Amino acid sequence: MTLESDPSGLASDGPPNTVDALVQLSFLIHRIVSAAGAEHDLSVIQIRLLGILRDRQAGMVELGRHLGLDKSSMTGLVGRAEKRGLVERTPSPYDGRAVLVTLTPDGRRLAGRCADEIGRRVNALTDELPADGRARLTQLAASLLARAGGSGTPERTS
Amino acid sequence: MTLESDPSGLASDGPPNTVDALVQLSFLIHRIVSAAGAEHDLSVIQIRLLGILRDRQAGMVELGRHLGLDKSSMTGLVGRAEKRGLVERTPSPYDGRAVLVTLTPDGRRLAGRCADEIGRRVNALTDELPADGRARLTQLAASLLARAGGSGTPERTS
DNA sequence: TATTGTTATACTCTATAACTATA
DNA sequence: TATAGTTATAGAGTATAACAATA
Repeated sequence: MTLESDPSGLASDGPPNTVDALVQLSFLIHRIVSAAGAEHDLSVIQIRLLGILRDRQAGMVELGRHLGLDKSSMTGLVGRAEKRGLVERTPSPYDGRAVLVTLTPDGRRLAGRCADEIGRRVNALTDELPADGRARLTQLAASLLARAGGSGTPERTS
Repeated sequence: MTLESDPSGLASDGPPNTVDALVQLSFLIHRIVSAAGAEHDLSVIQIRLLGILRDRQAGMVELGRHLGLDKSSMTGLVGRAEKRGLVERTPSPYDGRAVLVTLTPDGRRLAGRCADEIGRRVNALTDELPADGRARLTQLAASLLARAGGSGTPERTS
């Protein structure tokens, strides 16, 4: 996505239904994340990759599971990040077939800066909500995430 | 995205902050939309294209503005949809340079079925929220959309 | 045999630059 | 000159299938 003006829609008139509101909100947030990443030449999927690696090392298959991608897709994704010096592949000491992907110091710095930028932009969006509205929104979102994700991978964005 | 199990993250422990909750929720909804579209061989961007065209005709530049894409990207996007018989290009009667992109009956049917599928899946996610929580969520999302989008393009998803 | 990872291949999606045709 | 659209080109991101090496 290349972010522009238009966004949302649906906001213009009347009380929207829940589905539209959530889908449009998801597009809006996606644009925000994409634009924040673009400042550092990071795509959304690269942001997510770095975000996962902030808290753990992982092999290619595991990363693919977290991101919902085939292992063959991971090869290119990790390869491009590695070429930029953001991550490293090291042979796993436990499994001769496996590789451990790790954030480099540069990658960690960039992930942090990008997360900060996302935080700034999302906060700018929400900071005019009344405090209780904001808290309620957070709580409702968390409740949907719990319902869907349950077990999920913490994937830091802030 | 190829949807899988993992999703969300962040849901697992503690009271998350607003930024994480919104970003993770946006990823979750994105996965849902993507999975719903995949049932009809539609990508998220194709879903959005059809969604816009349900309510209007538009030229390539205008569509690009709505979707945040360059006009040159639109050529391929619309071309692929046209090849599948989902949209049509007709020369604009008002402007010899311009083209009007229109949904075909097949495209309209598919857009409808896809929107239904999205609705089912998002509703399945939210239907265990208490009624007032659901209403509040909708209202809060709409308020963020209004703040960000203002003018925006209604882009139907349901 | 099953799993980890890569390669080969093909397709979608996207942007930039250069171009045509019309306004 | 400016705008609408396409083409050429390049690159990211994705999947499937086939493969090698290890478990």
